[in-house]
Amino acid sequence: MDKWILIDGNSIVFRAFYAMPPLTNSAGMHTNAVYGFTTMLLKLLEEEKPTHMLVAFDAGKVTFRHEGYEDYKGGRAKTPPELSEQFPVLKDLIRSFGIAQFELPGYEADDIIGTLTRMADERKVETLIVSGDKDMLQLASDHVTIALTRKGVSEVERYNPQEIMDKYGLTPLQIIDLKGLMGDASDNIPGIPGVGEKTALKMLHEYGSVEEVLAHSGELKGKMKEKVAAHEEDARMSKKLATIFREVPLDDEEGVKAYNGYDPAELAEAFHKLEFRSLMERLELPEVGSAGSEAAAEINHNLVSLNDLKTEELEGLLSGASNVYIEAIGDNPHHAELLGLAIPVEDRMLAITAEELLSEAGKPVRQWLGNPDVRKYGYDLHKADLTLHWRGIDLCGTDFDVLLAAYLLDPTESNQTLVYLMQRYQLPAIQSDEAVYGRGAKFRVPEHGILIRHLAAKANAVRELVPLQQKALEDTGMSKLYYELEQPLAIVLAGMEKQGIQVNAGTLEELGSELEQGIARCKNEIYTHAGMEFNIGSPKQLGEVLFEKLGLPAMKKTKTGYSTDADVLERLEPYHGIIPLILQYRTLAKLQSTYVEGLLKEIRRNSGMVHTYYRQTIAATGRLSSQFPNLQNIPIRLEEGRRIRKAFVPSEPGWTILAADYSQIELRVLAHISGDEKLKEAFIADMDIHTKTAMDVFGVSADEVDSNMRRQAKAVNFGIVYGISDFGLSNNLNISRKDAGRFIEQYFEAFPGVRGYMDNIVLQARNDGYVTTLLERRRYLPDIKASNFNLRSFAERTAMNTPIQGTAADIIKLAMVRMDEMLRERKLRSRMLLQVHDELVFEVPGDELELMKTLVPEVMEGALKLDVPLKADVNYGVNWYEAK
DNA sequence: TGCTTCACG
DNA sequence: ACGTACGTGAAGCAC
Repeated sequence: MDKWILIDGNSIVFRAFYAMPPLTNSAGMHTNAVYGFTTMLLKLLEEEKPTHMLVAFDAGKVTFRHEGYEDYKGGRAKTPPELSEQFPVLKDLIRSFGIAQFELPGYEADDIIGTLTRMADERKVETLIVSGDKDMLQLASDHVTIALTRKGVSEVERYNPQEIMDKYGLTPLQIIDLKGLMGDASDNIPGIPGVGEKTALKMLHEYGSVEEVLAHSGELKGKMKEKVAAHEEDARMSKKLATIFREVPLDDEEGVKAYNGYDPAELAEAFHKLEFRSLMERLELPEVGSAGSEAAAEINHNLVSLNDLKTEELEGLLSGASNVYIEAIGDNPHHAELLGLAIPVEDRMLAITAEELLSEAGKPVRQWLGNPDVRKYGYDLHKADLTLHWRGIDLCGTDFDVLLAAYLLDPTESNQTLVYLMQRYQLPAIQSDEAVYGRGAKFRVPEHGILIRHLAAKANAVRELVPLQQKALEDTGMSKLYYELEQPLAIVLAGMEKQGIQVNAGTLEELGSELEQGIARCKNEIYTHAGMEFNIGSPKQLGEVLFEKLGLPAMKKTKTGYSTDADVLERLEPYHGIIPLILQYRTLAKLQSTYVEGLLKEIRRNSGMVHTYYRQTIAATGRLSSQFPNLQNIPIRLEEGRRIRKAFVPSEPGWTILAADYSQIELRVLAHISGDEKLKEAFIADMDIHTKTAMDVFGVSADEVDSNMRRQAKAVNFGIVYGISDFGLSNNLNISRKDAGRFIEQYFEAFPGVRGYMDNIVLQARNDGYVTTLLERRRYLPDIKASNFNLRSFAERTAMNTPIQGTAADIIKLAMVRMDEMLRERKLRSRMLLQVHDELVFEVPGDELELMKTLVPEVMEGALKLDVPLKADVNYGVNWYEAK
């Protein structure tokens, strides 16, 4: 038994286009109508198992219907280009399915189908017509069923003559009369004005046809009578236009063709181009192309934009979203340009520009970003948060950040781009930012489609990387570190950065003019000593003056010439009066350029605030770094520079700057992780650790330790923390390598547990290939087995230093997260502003000062329980300088 | 852009 | 024999 299926191509394509959300492939081609059409086709093939199939299309704009009525289909909106571009694609796809298609100039799809169903009736072949057009019902017969699309495209309602009778009380042919009376706005068929479906049905039930209605118009009541009389001709013409022409001249071989199934390879190729990945899976089609090839690199998603979606559709889409990529261009997130964002949801990808995000239509997306209950996965959301903040958009609910995770998984890897991460996890490559945007002066935001696709590719990368990294964190024992420390900290940091710290420009300017005078004086005196003018800031020119013109002994060389660093100059001091002037000049010039001028440039003119950016993914040990400006290297050691700190003031009148710093945190950490009893005792007794070290290294009593001995012991302690070598210590203390070696030996005899730790940690690094902090932060040391002495030695010192510096970093990070919680819980107005590795800076209102003086050190000291107590000292004042 | 120098912990 | 202290960022110079 044959079974024919005849599809009204144009009708179904239009239905599909308006029923489906707007999708595009990664080349920017719209595919939604094709997709909808395809799902309908697949359903038909599966459920109906046709022996013959044909898709009919309208051909050309002018049909025979226009001959009698020029305005046929007039006033119809032009087919949107997003749809018309899909016709050739669809026709190709139908070919790939192995399904016949037909169109004939001058005729519409209905007429072709009408003609074919006439043939089907004659041959008594069971036939199904698929269309969205109710006109088709006129073709129903004992052998012909009409499937009309309902909601969407794949849901249909079937009509045979009986069902048409049940629903309308009409025979199939009376459907033509129905339209003759009603007309059809979409085809510009007039019908009788004022006659809708209800009236038309009533009339037809009464009189049976247009002709009979017109003949009995006199029996109608009131206005209807007039209208029918006035539009007799319209009604007749309308009926004619609505009648499907069933005598299209078709050759026999143009009839319905047998359907023999599709070639999987051919269909796979077509689906691949369209990026219908889910359909490929559904049909279990073969993969196209090989992994790693260009084909595999294509992104399988269907792009959606805002104006393609109704608000409810957008909200529905977002309700299932968790991944996001937000593009912010520029190194400084406080000034970065927001380009756009992409949010993948299942097989769709919402990708929008910053402009769209900020528009009215972007509101649901902004709400989604700001909803703390929606867990979000992204890439560098800390930066995104700041960039969005300055555009008035909140970003909340950050739960996983690919960049932050990549940092924990390998903190020494400087390349943490998505491009690199995709490669590292052997996922399909994505385009580099440089390829899309250009670099430096060549930077350009590309045209919309290219930008959107790049954002989409990155959002897709995020989605693919998240589960892999989550597993990797689990496997390396860093999940807790991630979720309980680093991720919460990122949010705390962003808060501190948004808050900023008040910097008094006037104070800096005053200091600047003082410095200027000092610099001018130095300059003149230096020129006098040198007997010539030159650029003191040029190490090359300075080297020539000192070592050639003045004939001073060159102590060190750099790659490019003489070294003129402070270490060299200090040793040259006895030889020439120019040296202290150069040192002084350097100090003043540094203060002027970096701290006065540099800082002034960073003060926001309207608010007087400075907003630094803490980078959480830079330092290999787990420390933070600070940029734009760096507020972790504001001078303190020399009084001249320390005065810079006077410019750092509270942002509210009557408030106080409060600074708390850990005392000897790294040596306390060393005491804990080495387990050295003597070192632990020293801290438990809260001794001055450098004096204690001097006593043990020099074998003297406390009151015999002079300032020089303490200074040297302090250097030894530093050396221990850094991973000591006799060379390093000898250099630092300006003593012989032998003497330095003796100090070290003495130290290890006094603190044998420390020696044990140092030996052990190096062995451990050699065994595992990495070292860890107390919180399981990891740092890989591939050079630990290097044959190159330098590389190996460096790795060994790093093995000794990283657990110490890194654990100290863990501790203050814990304290920051706890402190942030504490301020919220207690609803305090005090604000945490800065972190400087072992120090936290707050601004505190007067009525909270007493509380904060005890609360801050309590939280800091209680951040992590060690075998030795942690100690934090608190100071406060009207500015950062006074908080000493 | 790389190098040197120097500010901090 | 080798030959650096550990971790950062910013500025200015020279190429």
